[in-house]
Amino acid sequence: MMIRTDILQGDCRDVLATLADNSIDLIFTSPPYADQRKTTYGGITPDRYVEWFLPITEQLLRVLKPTGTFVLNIKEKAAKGERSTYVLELILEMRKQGWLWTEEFIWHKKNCYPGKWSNRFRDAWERLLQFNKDRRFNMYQEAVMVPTGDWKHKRLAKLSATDKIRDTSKTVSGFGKNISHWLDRPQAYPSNVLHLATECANKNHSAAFPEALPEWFIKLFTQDGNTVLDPFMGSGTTNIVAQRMGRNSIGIEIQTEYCELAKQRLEPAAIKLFDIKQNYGTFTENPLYAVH
Amino acid sequence: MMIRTDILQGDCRDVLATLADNSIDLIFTSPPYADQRKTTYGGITPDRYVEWFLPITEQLLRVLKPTGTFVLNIKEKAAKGERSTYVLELILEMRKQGWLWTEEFIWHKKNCYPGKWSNRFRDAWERLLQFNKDRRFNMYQEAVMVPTGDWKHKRLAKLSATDKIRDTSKTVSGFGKNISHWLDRPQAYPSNVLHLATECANKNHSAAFPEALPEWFIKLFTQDGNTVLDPFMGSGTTNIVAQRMGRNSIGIEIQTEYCELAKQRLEPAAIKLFDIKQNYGTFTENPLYAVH
DNA sequence: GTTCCGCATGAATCGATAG
DNA sequence: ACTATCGATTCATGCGGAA
Repeated sequence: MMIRTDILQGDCRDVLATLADNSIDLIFTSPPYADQRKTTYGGITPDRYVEWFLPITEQLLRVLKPTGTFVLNIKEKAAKGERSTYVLELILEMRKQGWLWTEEFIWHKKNCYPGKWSNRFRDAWERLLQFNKDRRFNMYQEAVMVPTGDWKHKRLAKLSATDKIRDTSKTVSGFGKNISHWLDRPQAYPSNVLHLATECANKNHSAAFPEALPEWFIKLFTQDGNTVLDPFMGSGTTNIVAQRMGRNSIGIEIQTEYCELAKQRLEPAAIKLFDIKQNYGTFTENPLYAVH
Repeated sequence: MMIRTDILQGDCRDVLATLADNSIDLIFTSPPYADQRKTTYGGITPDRYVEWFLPITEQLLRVLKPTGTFVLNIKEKAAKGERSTYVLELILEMRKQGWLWTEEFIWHKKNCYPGKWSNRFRDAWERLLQFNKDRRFNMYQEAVMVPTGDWKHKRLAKLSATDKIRDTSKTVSGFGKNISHWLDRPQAYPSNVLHLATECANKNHSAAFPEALPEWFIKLFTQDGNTVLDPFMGSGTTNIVAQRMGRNSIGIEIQTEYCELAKQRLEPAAIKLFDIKQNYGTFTENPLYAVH
């Protein structure tokens, strides 16, 4: 099967207008948060964030299939002792546009940013807001099943001490590292809490979120040959994962450097794709349990 | 030290009016959720929830000390495929009343009720919204410090295999089970995610939350002799924990049966209090790591 | 081949200082 | 008064090199 991965350079407010109606199965994106990443993006202030974002969500509503899903990764910052309210306001305004606010998943960050302040602790979670166009949307729940805690306790004795120490319950949507450990396991459905580590600067690029995050939602909301869109592509993590999983994808990014980086990261993956598909069928079927 | 625990029967909209201004150090409560517990407060529908709740938060703002904190445990239900938005609207409206929305903690429920629906997974988390009257409020962060992950990796080899399997990082505010494992440990500040088990129905009353939940916030936001208020007392979990920890408390409950139940639960606890204080000093100093 | 240790690095936040 | 910049504080992760 031929997989398309289109990297479109430009402001997503313009580029989205060129996409066809009802053509996308999943939108997964992490827009620049208010007052954050000022060096790479303009740095939208919290009080103007909703006004800036709503024209974009209007386009997203147009290009999404009625059976499709929009997953928005976002977290409001704290300033002067208070959390900003723009995410709350955004949800309310998007509903006025016609979006259904289906669910709020929590990304519980294992390794959140350190810090200590007199009035608050470290922020260890982000929102993954699920929006839909229609109450009837595609959801492939079996694709994200996880090993049960019961199985874990029985089999874990066979693993190395390091594996044991690092292990946590998978029924709360944590993800194991080695596929060999999770074969033929009894499975359970996960919950709406994802317990993942952020990807630090261990590689030569730093992504805003770990690959496991788009991976989980791509498995849950799309099938082979479907199309995934990320209107704030960044270094292309969503598209790379989509390509590996046999999904078409579109990535929109305003910065040319990030577009180049994404293309570099995509090409070797495209070559690997066929090897993986031929030799390790389970990899694409259950990529969360494979070592990347 | 003499600890007062006042159980006040009545509608909190009336009873709160009898409390003095600026007299409460911590308000911790879990109000009836919209469309839940229909018998108690007449079954508040989601669309009228904010309007019903705002007069109560106005009273709470009045009785809270300027240095005090209000922690609201709440989670919106899903109906007709969507999450209700009344919690979001409530936050926005409370800010208009003068509340500061300081933080949103997440209670990640370890063993929530299993379930699966065609369009969503188990809801494994609830909100713990922190509101304050003033940017400068009392917070005793050292009282809730937890073992570091580093300590875990270095020392865990000495523990039994079962202990290893059960262990997870405590700095993301999970709670250990056996205090003996955590003596002389290096400590770190927790995060804003609380990873607690829901309390099983092994007692003859069903509480909305486990004791560890009010316990953590009472430790964090109050000191000995301070006063804790729960305007939706239910079976009195908040007051029982407050009493055990040497805090005065006030519980307001509209149902006489719950008031009676709370009184029954409180009396034996009052007797035990002195035993505990005399014999197990570490219990009150660090009750989260004790088996209840 | 393992295991262990060192080390850099994050969607952070506050208060103080400077323009 | 209001915004912009800076230093101080803090810790899980995973890579690479050493034992």
